[in-house]
Amino acid sequence: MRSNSSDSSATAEKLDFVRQIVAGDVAVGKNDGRVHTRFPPEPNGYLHIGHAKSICLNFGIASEYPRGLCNLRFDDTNPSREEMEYVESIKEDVKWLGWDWEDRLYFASDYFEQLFEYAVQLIRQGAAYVCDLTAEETRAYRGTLTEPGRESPWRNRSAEENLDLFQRMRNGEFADGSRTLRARIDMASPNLNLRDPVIYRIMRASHHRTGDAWCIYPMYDFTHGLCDSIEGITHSICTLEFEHHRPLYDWFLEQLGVFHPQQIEFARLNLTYTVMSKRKLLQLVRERLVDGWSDPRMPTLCGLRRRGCTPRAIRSFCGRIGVTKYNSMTDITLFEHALREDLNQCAPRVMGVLRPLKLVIENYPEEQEEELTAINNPEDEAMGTRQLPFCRELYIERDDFLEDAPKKFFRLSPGREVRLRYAYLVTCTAVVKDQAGEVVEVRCKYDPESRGGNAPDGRRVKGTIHWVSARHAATAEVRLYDRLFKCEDPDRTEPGRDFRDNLNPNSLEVLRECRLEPGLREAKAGTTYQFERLGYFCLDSEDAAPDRLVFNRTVGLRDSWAKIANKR
RNA sequence: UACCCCAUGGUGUAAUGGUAGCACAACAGGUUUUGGUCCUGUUAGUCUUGGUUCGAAUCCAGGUGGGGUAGCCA
Repeated sequence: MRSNSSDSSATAEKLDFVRQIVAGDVAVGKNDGRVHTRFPPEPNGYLHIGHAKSICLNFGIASEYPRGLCNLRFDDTNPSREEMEYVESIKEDVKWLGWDWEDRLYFASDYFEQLFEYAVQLIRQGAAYVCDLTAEETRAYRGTLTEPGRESPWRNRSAEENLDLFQRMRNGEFADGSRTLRARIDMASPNLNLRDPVIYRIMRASHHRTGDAWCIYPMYDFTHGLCDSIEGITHSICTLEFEHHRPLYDWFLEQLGVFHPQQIEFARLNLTYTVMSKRKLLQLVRERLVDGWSDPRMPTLCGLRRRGCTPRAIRSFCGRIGVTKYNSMTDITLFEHALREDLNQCAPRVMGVLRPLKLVIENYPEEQEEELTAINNPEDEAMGTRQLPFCRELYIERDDFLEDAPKKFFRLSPGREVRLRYAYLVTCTAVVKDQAGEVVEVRCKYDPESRGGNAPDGRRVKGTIHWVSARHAATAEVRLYDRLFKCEDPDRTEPGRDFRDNLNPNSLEVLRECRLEPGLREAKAGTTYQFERLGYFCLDSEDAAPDRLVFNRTVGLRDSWAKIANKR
């Protein structure tokens, strides 16, 4: 197993508890020293950042051992809610994250025949029986959290009768839901999972892979461990809610005497200012509270991708959050940090003006144009330079001009001098206002000796602002995304309200008259750019067209001026 | 009011019987042609009560708090 990057998360010294278990097993030669994990999604929804944690754990651990392997296996035992569309999107997302299952793509449905044989074996051993109770009756017989259950009247059928009935279930002789195959364990167990759990149900639903070949489908608990066993999985890593299922996981493997992988549970990822449950994400999509699964505000991998997040940043994040059994809430700022850290390293720098304010250089000749050299990435000299057109009329950011500026405001203001990045020093000489008193134009004079931005006499100019040539600029729509929810824990609500009441009404701001440096007309999809002094942006993969520039803000730059300004 | 799991600065995580460390966040300063990056510093923690021990975040017992479990879902 290989990651196609070198940033594998685990360091040699500090292993999380899962990696410690794996390392300990390898050290004592358990499983002949093999390390084999799997990522087992159900194809009934889109992957999100929480899945990325699991993916990076499973594929990551495998990648840390010379002969380590990780399978991609779809847990497709419930045809009523699974679809091929999800299979494809999940494969795409895992690949995008940078992991490779090589030739080990599996489906639980690949094993249906073998699973059936295992069930037959259990019946022969007296460890499973066909039960005629209805769903409601089964529930009633199960008991409650505080009271033991009662044994089904069908619990003591002979193996012969059970075998016959189970075969006839498969043959389609019985109605949906009329019978089940159940494990014969202990109706009084304090662990409800052990109260004779259902292992096969009758369900006439067309399966996305097996079609109508089956009308009985195995349940998760029975299927999962046996699939792990068949594939020779050594460490079956899953989330905490399966902890109570482990005794059952072990029970099936012991009853059948097959290879016994070890199930290890860890805490799933929770992030502030978002929700992670499939149900809630689906609700946001269905109720059109977001623009589909790939809405850049969604924590889905397709949403993060569309937003401009890099797989490297996501992997780096997954490497820092740790793996424990503690039910934590990770601060979204840690993700934003990982994102900025990666983007700072790789994002090409460009200039773009989001809220344009015209700036006219009065002493710059009307017809004159020139090209100025700009650095593409100060963090990476190999990325080279580019030429920027410059002329008499420019656009600057509205926020970079203030008529009555406080002392600590280092930008443009009447009488003050600033540097136009990579261009010239300019001094504001006048402003033009409309009838409403709004500043609509700034007038300046420039110092012709300061080409490139350096003062000939060495005078200090504190402020540097970005700009674009009015004559050459490309017009674009820019979508400023913010956190989807307005509070850290959207699920924490007053009675009678739910997470939807905590949606951030300002999570999207659309700016339609942005002006970008001309080179951005050829912006590449899949590249995230840094708009200098503003943040990271990428071309929208769904709404941009050759004649229509649409950019999404991935994340803003840290903004210490905003902090100062907010304090005032 | 059953059973299971968990508890270290604001957040996330190390320390596996021997100096409580790292990252994020926050705050302060330095460098800077991005108020970015980078660098330096500051604030701040072992849930509680007992016990074992020369020594406890770590082991034991009780308490408190949080999470999970009653699908023919996964």
